[in-house]
Amino acid sequence: MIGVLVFEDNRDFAESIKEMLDDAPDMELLGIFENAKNAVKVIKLLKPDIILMDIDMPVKDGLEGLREIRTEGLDVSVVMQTVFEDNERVFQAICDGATGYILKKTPPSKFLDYIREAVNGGAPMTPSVARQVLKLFTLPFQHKKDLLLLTAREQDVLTLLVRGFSYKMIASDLKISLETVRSHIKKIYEKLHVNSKSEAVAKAIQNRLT
Amino acid sequence: MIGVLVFEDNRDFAESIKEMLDDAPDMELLGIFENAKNAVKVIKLLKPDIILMDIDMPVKDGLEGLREIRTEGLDVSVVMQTVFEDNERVFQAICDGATGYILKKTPPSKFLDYIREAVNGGAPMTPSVARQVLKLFTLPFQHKKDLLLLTAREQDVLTLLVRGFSYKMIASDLKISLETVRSHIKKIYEKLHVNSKSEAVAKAIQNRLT
DNA sequence: AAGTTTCTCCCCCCTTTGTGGGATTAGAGA
DNA sequence: TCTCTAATCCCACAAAGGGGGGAGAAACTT
Repeated sequence: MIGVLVFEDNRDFAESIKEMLDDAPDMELLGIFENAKNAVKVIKLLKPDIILMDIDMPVKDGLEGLREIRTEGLDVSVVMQTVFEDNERVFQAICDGATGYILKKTPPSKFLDYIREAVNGGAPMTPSVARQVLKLFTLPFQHKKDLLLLTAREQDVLTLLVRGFSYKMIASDLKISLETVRSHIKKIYEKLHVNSKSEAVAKAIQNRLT
Repeated sequence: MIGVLVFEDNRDFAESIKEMLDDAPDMELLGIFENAKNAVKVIKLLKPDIILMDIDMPVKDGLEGLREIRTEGLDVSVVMQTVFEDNERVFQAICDGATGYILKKTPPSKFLDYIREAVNGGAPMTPSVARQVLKLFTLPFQHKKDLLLLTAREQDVLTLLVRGFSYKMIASDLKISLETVRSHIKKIYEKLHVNSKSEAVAKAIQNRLT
């Protein structure tokens, strides 16, 4: 039996969730709350297997609720729900450890599947949301060209820079002289269009050059 | 009509894909190849709407194929297929711009849905893969505590450090003296357990402290 | 064979950064 | 009220970094 806890301020929507869960023999609705205010306490009390969390709620919204749940160290599955699929909130929810992210326009037929999926260790997402998520990852290929410009040795050096090595440490690690390190770094700066170690590190990490 | 191009070395699997596509009235199989060797040429010739790309193939595997496709600037949908769901390759595929990522154990009933989803701008993923993807995002919450330790002003300074500002630039940007900047940075280094600008920048970016 | 790139090393000069102390003021909390 | 913290500023010294130049050997292109 899957224990489901719901945070949803819209009465109609809450009602339809309730009906769906009532019709599912393997699910039990543990409660519905209209905002995330006492989410942590309620969760500790009712120990749900999964939480459906609306993002748009008055007083305390779903993102705040999620953040508190994770800050408390609770590792319950939390599937976010919203009518919008704006990048910013998807990103935020995912960074805060959402288990899944589904849009409210999800057809009821798939709704229960998503819940079961989440409970079984999956990460249900509406396809359009999934696409957004992937976009967050995919870097413009143009930037990767920067990396291609670097010679093998330069890449070695950059990698160590990113790890926080000093020139001296790099020299001894690569068994080359300090001056050689300096030469490589000069070239790297030219190619990445930066002029300090921290800029190079920032660019390398942000463009996953390493 | 959806034009589908398949790269798959396993004869049996290729055959079953062929049968599925033949049975689908809205899909047309444009061809099956046993490795990604001439992928770019073939794609330019046949102009498929979607590509099913096996990852594990001899001679030239799917990840290499995908990379070449993106390097060429082709923005066709490419759905990766594999029996394994190991983190490394999922990550690689996504970074290289895969449209979706499905496991071969996907039931045939869902298979066609996934293809249609991809063509319609979605990003089909087997739930377990989706979970992996989310994990790549979710940072250990412990690290976020580092940020909480920083005072508002320290965060200001860190943000500018990440943008590649020098001490002087930070000072003039925040309209405080160079010495104050130095003080803040000392504290930041203490709290982040680092002792150079580039380490601080690396840590800030990697833990999304900004 | 001649040219180009890569990797290696060297010099000088100056700026920036890191670290060790301080000190003062304003505000928050006990 | 007293204490603590955050935020501001100061000094001095040493270490690290950045920019300019040059140069030789090896490998790879043409």
